[in-house]
Amino acid sequence: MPPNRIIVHVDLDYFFAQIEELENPQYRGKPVVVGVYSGRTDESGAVSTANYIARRFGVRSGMPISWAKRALRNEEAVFLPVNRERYNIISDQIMDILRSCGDKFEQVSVDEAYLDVSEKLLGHFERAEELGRGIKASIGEKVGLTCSVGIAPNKLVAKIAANSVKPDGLTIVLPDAVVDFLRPLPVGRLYGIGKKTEEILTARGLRTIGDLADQPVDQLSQIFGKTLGNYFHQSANGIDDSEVKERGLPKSLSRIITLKSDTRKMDELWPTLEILCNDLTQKIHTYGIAFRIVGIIAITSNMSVQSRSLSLNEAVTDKSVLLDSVERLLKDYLSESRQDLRRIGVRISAFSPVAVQRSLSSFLG
DNA sequence: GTATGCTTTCGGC
DNA sequence: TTACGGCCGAAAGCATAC
Repeated sequence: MPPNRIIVHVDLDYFFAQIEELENPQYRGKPVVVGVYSGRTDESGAVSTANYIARRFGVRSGMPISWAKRALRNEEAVFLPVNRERYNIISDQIMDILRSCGDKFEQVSVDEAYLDVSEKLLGHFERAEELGRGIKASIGEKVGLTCSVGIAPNKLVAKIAANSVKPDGLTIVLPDAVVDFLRPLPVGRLYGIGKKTEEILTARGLRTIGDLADQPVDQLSQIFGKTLGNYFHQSANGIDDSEVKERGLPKSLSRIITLKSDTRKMDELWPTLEILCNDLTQKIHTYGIAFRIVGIIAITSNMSVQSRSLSLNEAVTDKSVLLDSVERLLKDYLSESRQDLRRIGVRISAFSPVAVQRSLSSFLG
């Protein structure tokens, strides 16, 4: 058994926009903004990713495209629609490279992954820099993209390390340096600490991870319960034993769409919902899974987001059950709300694998 | 008092 | 100030179970 675990976090830099730069060299040196266009008006939509040149002008993920256009009105900026199929192909190529770089591999999202290289490096952190450079060089040579890499004794610290220097960063946090690395950072950088928890901590004068680490574990347990209290205490002290593990089934699948015009009429919403349900049933068949929870997501004219969901008694694959559930949820929702909807979505979750079934005829045959 | 499960909301990219 | 996608997993809030 190696003396240390060595965990790598790889994060592709401004992924969508970087792919566009790679495939269209004439964009390089210009601000590049990739976004989702809803089709309502020419500019209606939101920014997915922007390159660092665009970010210098204040462009951010999630920003309305019209804002980004205004921020870049005096620049020769490039605005592009997302091409998810294309990005997924590149992502698969990169993930195949990364999978071969370590003993264990875990893809977190389209542009992020963890590697466990403990065995490969025999626990020797002295070889971490060479390995990190090697990973970056492989992706650079085979795909042409840059990434930011963090290497540390666990997933928690590796991810924070990768995020601390970007783009094109390589940050190594040795086991002895973990505590000093974490201490000055705000508590919100820890996994599991969101806005609410951060508020509770700040109210008690606990602003940095160091403040949290110095807190007696019993006191944290008193505030958050034993499980969370222990967990926060461990995280703040740089302790994380979670394993790098290839992910299985997705936890949820959803489809959401912006309506051509706002409405709260069932007969105007229904054709759209049927399309969303069709897409989802197709997806679950390709995954070979059944769902037990069905939900709808409604975004009203004033952009407020609401959702409703229900649990079925058992996991199913039927489109008819999905449609019936969605109909019931939407009717209930509409009876409670008077606002028109701008966007509407369907979400399914609580999956279980469907046993591969042989049809009766093939069984008999 | 804590764990678990269900539902809704949040937040990252 | 402007005005706005489509996903996903995690966080949060609550009720009930242990």
